[in-house]
Amino acid sequence: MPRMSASEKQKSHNRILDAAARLLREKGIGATSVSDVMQAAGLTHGGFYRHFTSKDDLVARAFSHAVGEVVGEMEAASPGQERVAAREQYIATYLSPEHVGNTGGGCPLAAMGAGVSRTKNDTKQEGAAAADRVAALLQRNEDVQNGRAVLAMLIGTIVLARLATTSGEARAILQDGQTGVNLLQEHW
Amino acid sequence: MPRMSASEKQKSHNRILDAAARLLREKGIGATSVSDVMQAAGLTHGGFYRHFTSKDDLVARAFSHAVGEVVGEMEAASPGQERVAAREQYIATYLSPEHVGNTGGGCPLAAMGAGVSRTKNDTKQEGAAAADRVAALLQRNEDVQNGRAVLAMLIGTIVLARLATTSGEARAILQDGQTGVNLLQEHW
DNA sequence: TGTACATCAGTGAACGCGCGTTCACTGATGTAC
DNA sequence: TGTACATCAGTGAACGCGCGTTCACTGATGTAC
Repeated sequence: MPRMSASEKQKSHNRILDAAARLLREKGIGATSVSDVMQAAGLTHGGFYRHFTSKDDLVARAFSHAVGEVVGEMEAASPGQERVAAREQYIATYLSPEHVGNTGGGCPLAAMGAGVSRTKNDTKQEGAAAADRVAALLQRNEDVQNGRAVLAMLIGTIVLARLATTSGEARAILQDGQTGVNLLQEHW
Repeated sequence: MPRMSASEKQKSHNRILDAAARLLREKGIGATSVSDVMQAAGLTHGGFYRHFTSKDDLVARAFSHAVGEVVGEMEAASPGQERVAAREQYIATYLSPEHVGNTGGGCPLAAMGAGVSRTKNDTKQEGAAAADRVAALLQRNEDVQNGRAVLAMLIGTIVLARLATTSGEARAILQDGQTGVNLLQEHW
């Protein structure tokens, strides 16, 4: 059956990244094995090292991949009114019960931010870059500081909502987060 | 050498919990082994099961232990002016560069909140209870919702600050968090 | 208070297991002429 | 365009290793009389 063409390899590469981005957020770095990821990508574990030099390498690239996925379409919005609307939409989606339940497809910073901050420097830098990127999208009046404060509010709210044991509690926490974000935008 | 007296066992138990609370926050759940914890407590791994039924059991109890450690002294403050001062002090300490560097001794929710939300229900409930406990301490005018929003802000800010690659960036993020918290307290 | 005995905290070897990583192999792909 | 050959994506067995957990053992502790 081997060998696959270059374009097939690219497809495999993307499937591995998609699977890793989902599993790492869902189960965490330590609980996600290389075999898990390769199986989810429809491959066997042996081929992994044709794509990545190590599991650490995969974690860094899958994290970036997840960030790109999540903010990509919003980043495409042009400046002005459209961007404001996109930002409000992003925040509303972020603070939704669906996001709380969808760990594997949600914000990488909320799901594995603490985990990434424990990794070696090159992976950690990806995390810092991701945070800057999202904060830039959230800022009002070109004020990065406001963007960072809003992002902190969003991340903390999702972390807390995911700890809630009932969906009612989770919804209450999301509501408090939304109130907080509104305040940060109106009174900054 | 064995057997130790009942009071010696209690001391061992506390040393294990202290070590686990520190290591779990510092290295994460997956990267902390039972042997690591026992060694840090000055014991060998074999005795572990005289104290806990499993590693999961340890994680749940060490998490509660860490929460108690961190909020205990503040909770002791009586209502009124003293409590307000204690709260402001708690927030200032929380949003300090020392807290960013001291993962092992810092807020358990910021260090392992996302990790705890992935564990089975009984451990997760400890997390929810911890969040309620801290939120109650942070609230203004008996408003739990405000307390939850402030807590979300604190957690998100520390997660972001720990991703920063320079201490200058970290300090800027902490400052933005402090500004945000002030806003949440003044305009809620 | 002293004696005989059951308990059990802590030790260190051992268990099965899954991890990250390596490797010999296959055969379609890509390339040189 | 056709042929000969090097490349390399993917497979599946194998590697050493550390994990969580179990267990036989030791001997001081706690208890019954």
